[in-house]
Amino acid sequence: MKGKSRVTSSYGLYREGKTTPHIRLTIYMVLAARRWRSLLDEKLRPIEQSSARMEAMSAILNSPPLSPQVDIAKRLRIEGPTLTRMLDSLEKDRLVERLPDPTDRRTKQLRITDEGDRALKDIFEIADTMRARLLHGYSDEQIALINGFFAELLERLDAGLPEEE
Amino acid sequence: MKGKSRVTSSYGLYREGKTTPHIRLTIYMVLAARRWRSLLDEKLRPIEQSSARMEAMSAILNSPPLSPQVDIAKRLRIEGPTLTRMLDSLEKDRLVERLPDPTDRRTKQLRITDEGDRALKDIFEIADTMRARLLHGYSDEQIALINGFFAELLERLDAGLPEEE
DNA sequence: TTGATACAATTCGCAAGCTAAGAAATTGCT
DNA sequence: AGCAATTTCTTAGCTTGCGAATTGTATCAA
Repeated sequence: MKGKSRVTSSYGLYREGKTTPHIRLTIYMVLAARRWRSLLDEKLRPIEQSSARMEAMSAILNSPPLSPQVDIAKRLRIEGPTLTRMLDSLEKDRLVERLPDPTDRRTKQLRITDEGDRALKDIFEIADTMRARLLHGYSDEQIALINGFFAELLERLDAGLPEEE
Repeated sequence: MKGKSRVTSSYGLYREGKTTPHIRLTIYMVLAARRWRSLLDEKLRPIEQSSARMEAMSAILNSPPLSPQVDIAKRLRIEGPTLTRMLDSLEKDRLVERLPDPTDRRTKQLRITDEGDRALKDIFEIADTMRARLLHGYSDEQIALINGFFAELLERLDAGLPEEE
């Protein structure tokens, strides 16, 4: 690693079984998210739900009422087709409704049904318990600090990680 | 929220379009990881690679030589069948080899081939650039702080989020 | 030694992510 | 007005995650 490059080349480091803090951060982030979701899926399976279903319904609930699908997909950072299939499934179970938009016939407005509402309540009860176990012992200030960091990361990622900033 | 419960019920909060720092943390973690991987996949697609392939090969490289599959799966926090299929694909492309273990015929030892080594070099070059853009401006101390937090989270998750600690 | 149990890897099929391509409707330019 | 470009959603098929069940091997207790 000569010259003025500031990019850490992970290749040589991996070969030596070593990593930098920067490399570890992206690895930890991916592993923690994967493990969190798999554990959540495990606990939600007995009530026939999943983390992806929870996320989709939560996004609808958290968005302005009757939001179009494209907004929900953006919020979830998933692509349109992924949401389409998820909504097919949720609608089949009568947890979500797709309503025609009177002003734009391309779009469909999304709404959580009463049954979806009840399902969400059960889901959140399980998720809340797990989240408390995951984060117990951390102060609101510590959590807020991490959140600030994540918010910045997400902003950069949403911008597509441009070269300069 | 009366009584002595310390579990934040996210349900009512979601209904109001509000969230707590604790809730946001798990959401941000999942979204940032998803977006990071999708962006990485996008940049790796031109060289016919992916984040999952990078992770699998990195895990093999970072593990003691000739580690069995079960160790690699644990390190990646994925299940056996997921790794089996990934290795089928990597082996077909001659990037990884499965060798018989002379002392235990159940297991297979994993090795990165020379061709895999060259592929990893190209992959890391792309990943390194993206990681630098993601994290530029953060000091090693700040990154280390976040890493410490993640390490603790991962430890709790690996333990299955037990009730007491 | 044998028989039960545990463990490693695989096969199968489902869930949830993606891209590419296409249909239907809207928007916007001239 | 009309035509091109854009937007929204869907369909089809791939990748990568999962659990359940299977096969083959190792281990351990009697």
